[in-house]
Amino acid sequence: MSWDSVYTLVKKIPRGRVATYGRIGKALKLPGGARAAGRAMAACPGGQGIPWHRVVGAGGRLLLRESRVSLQRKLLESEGLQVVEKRIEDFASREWLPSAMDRRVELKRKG
DNA sequence: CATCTGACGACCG
DNA sequence: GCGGTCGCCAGAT
Repeated sequence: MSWDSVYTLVKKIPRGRVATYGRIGKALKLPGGARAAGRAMAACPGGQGIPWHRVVGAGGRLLLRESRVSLQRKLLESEGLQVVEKRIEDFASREWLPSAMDRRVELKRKG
C-alpha cells in the first residue's frame, strides 16, 4: 500500500489548523479508514515538509506516545494552537476538513 | 506461514 | 469520564 495520497493530503493542512485520522481516512477512502491513516502517519518519512504534527485523533486528542507527543505539542503551540491535557482547545473551529463538500460544513458551522 | 504490534474510532455499560 | 469490544490491515520478526 502506498501512503503517498495521505502525505499529499496532509501537506495541504494549513498552518494553525489540524485534521483527524478519521477524516483523512474517509476523505481518501482508505481501506481500514482511520487506522489506515494512522498506519500511514506511523510510516511517515521525516524531513519532507510533511506537517505530521497537524494530524490528531478524533475530538482533537493527541494520541502519540509520550516520547513524541511533547514535540507535537510544541510544534502545534508554535503555530498558535492551544493544547490542554493532550487536547486541542477549541478543536471544532480549528479542524481543517479535506474535501470541498466538507468545507461547506465547516463554513456553516462557523456561522 | 504464524504471530505480534500499532500515530483509530464508534459504541456500550 | 473510564475501561472494554470490535472492525480492520500493513510491516516486522
